[in-house]
Amino acid sequence: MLFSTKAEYGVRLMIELGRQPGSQPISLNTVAEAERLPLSYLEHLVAKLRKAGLVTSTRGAHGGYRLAKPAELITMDVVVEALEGQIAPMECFHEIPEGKVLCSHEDDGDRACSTKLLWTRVQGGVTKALAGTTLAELVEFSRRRSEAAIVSAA
Amino acid sequence: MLFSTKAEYGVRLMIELGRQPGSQPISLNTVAEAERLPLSYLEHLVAKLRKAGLVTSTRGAHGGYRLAKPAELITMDVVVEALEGQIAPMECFHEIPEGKVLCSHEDDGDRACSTKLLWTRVQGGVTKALAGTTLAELVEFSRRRSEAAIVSAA
DNA sequence: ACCATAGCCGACCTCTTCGGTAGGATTTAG
DNA sequence: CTAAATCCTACCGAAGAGGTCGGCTATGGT
Repeated sequence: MLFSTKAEYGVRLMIELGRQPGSQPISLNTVAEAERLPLSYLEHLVAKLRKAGLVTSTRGAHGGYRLAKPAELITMDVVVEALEGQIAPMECFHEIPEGKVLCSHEDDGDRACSTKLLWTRVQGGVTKALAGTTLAELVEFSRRRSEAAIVSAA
Repeated sequence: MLFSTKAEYGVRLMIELGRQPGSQPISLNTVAEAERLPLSYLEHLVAKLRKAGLVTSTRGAHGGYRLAKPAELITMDVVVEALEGQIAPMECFHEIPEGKVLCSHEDDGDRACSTKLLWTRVQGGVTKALAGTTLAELVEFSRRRSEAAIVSAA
């Protein structure tokens, strides 16, 4: 598996926040019940999202979470990276600001990192897919699915 | 990390086999020394490659491994899948023959798998990158790198 | 015949991560 | 004051990663 359930649950959480129209915060408990996920585990995940500046929280009664900015401006590479840590196909693969990659055993001699070409392509494929998807798209997608479910039930 | 060192080491092993011009088998020990990898660990990896029909082995003295078919016909999705197991972005994501994907909690009600759109795109990006790269390309790439190293040392 | 060289196979071991639980402290609305 | 919520730290069992080890089997060279 490329990603763990951290990404899955975390993205579901973000979508749930995005579905909410108003600007009043919604509690984790609500999300946990809607998605049937363990509350105390979600707490850990939402903490990462908060530290990454993707959600804001209000404490106390009637508190909860909401998106820190409109869903159209949230791309999924940022979300997944906040949840899973840096996205690289391989341990030795570090990202440097300017879109370049560095392999940590670059200097191991002549035949080191003949795999670099491959991992660079994979990295590109993943980040392109993630960065090319906004939270708004997923919210929209989920709305269509739930409408379809209602129609088919009628 | 998307992949473990199993993929890294295994691909390096395949490249090393691809670099060999003749059709005589080369021993794992040779590969292990060339790539500075633990021999006994490589044994486990090469077993997976053999079971996947990517390499053939000859036992006994002067035995070893060689590619089961020309490097041009070996695409990296098959190699990586042999080493890492099925490639899916998420636990609940199973591949079915006809290029379709199935999410295992498809039937969990209306808001299940709103993430499907995202993981489908990621899956597509990865497999496209892997399937679009042949072993021959990587062998060629590694040859150019070692030539460059020789030149710069001169 | 008998080594040395190789592939083959299964058991084991340590360390980290995953997925989750538990308990408590703090903040805030009513 | 209290219920509802976020926040924080610690812990825990299971699984996988990344090996190691010992022993078996097959084969070529002498």
